[in-house]
Amino acid sequence: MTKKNIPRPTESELEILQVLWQQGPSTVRFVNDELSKRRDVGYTTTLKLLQLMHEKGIVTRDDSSRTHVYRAALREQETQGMLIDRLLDAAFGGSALKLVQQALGNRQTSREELDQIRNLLDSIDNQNPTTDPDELA
Amino acid sequence: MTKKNIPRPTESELEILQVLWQQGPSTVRFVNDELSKRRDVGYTTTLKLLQLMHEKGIVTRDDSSRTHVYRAALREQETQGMLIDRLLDAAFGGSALKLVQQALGNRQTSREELDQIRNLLDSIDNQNPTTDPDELA
DNA sequence: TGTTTGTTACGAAACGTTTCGTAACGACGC
DNA sequence: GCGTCGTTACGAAACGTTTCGTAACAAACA
Repeated sequence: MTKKNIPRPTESELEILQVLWQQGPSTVRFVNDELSKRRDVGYTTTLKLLQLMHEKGIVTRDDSSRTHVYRAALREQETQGMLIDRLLDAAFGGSALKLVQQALGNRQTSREELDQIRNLLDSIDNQNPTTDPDELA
Repeated sequence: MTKKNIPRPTESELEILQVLWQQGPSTVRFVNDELSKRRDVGYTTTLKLLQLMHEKGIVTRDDSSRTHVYRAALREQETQGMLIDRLLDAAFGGSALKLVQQALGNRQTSREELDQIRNLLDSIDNQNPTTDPDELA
C-alpha cells in the first residue's frame, strides 16, 4: 500500500505546478504572469486549467477572499518520482541505469554536479550493502 | 541546426517503438503479440496505431509482401534523449542533477549499476577538464 | 470453386486536453 | 448610483489519442 492514487498531471498542469512549487501559493493572475514569461497564454486559459486541476485534486484553493489562492496538492519530489517511473517504463524498459546514462551523457554537466552525484552514489553504497562488503576493501 | 524535426511519440507509440527497437522489424501480428503480454489490446488497434505512426514518419514499412513489416524510423538513443529533455523542462526546471538524484534516490540500484555510473562520471571528467586536472591525481 | 483465415483499410466513437469567448459578479472610484 | 475593472464561472470548439467494428481482399485449402 505504498502507492497512493496519485493523479497524472498533464504537461500544461506540470507547468503550473512548477510555478506553485517554486513560488508558493499564488493567484491566477500571478501564475498567468509567470507562464506568460515563457509563452503566450490567455488569462482565462490559466484560470480554467487551475479550476480543472482543483477538481482533479491536483491543487487546493483558498476561496475565502474574492481572488482565490491556489496551492499545489502534490509534493514536488513524489510527483517527479512518479514521472520518472513513467518514463522508465515507457521508454527505457525499466532500466534506471540507461536513463541516468542518457541524462548525463549527451549533456554538459558541471564538475560540481558530478561530484554531488558521486556523493549520492557513495551514500547509497553505505546505506545498502547489497553484495559482499569485502569487495569495497 | 543540430535539432531536427523530431516527432513526439505518444505513450502508446513508445510502447510499440520499444518492441521494434528490441525485436527489430516486425509484423503487426508480432507487435500485437508482444503488447498483449503486458495488457489487453485488440489487433486492429495495434494495426491502426502502426498506420498512424507510419503517416507521422515514426516508423517505415515494407509493404512488398502482403503482410507488411514495420521498422522504427527513430533511433532509440535520440528518442530517449528527447524525452529526457522534455521531462527535464516539464518537471525538473531543467536541472539534470535533480533528475538523476530522483532516479537513483528512491530506487534500489545494484552495485554493478552504481559502478557503471561511476565509470561514466569518470569518463566525463576525463573528456571535459573544466577545472584543475590536478584534483584527479 | 467455395470457404475459411489472416491481413489491410477505413470510419467513427469515446475520451481527454487545451484554448478561448461570453456572461455574471463584486469592489472601487467618481 | 454608475461605470470601470478584475475576477470567477461556464460552455463549447478544436484537436489529438485511443479503441474498435466493419468491410474488402488475398492466400491457402478442402
